[in-house]
Amino acid sequence: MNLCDIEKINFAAQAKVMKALAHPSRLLVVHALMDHELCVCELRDLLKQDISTVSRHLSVLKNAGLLAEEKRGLYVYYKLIVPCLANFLNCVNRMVSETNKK
Amino acid sequence: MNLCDIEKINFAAQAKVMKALAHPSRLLVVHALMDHELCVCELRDLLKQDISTVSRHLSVLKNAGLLAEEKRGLYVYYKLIVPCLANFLNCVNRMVSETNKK
DNA sequence: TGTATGAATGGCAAAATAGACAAATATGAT
DNA sequence: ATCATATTTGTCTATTTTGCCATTCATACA
Repeated sequence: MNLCDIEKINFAAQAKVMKALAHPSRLLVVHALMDHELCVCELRDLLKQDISTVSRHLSVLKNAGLLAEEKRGLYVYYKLIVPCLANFLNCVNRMVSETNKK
Repeated sequence: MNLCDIEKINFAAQAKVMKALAHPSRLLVVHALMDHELCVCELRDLLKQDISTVSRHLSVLKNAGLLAEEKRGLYVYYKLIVPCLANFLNCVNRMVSETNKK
């Protein structure tokens, strides 16, 4: 990739995605949603935080284009819509494990 | 991946890595370093920011385990040490491009 | 030794983020 | 219509991050 290409990339938009992933609670959400969709209240139980806080985390992820929501009855279900996330998170995880070993 | 696995993952450490990538200037640095190592002053020219700011960005990336530095003479050269970054950043880039199209 | 250059660090002010509570909204059940 | 539950949003405070300036540190060279 040359500098010309680099300049075309919207780094602010990319940073928004990374920023959405840059929080332990939101990473936990993403991992949990890799298996199957979950509603906000299930995620609240997982995060053990105020539901308003959970809702805000979810809106950050949704706003970054990582999640989709679907309302069914009283519940709002969130699911992951970026499949290539898994590979990278595994890579990061391996990296972190390596670093911690030393 | 089940919940038992999830609990074993060090989300704080992973978040640190993501946080390091969660800034336009640092993303630009990472992209630039995909080709070859660069010294701080070259990166300053690229970012067009105060060298102290650039140095801080680099220390964030280094501290997250993404970069290595090597001092040669007056110059400090930084290089990328996490090859799997490229795949993910391309994925994010495609994602962002898709989103902007709509 | 003194000087010049590259880079890192201390400290500060502005901006962004996180988390909680209260209030508002939406939906389903009685 | 009323009530209960799920979720979102407004608002506030505390914390973190960013970016710059000034200073310090490190290295090369005269």
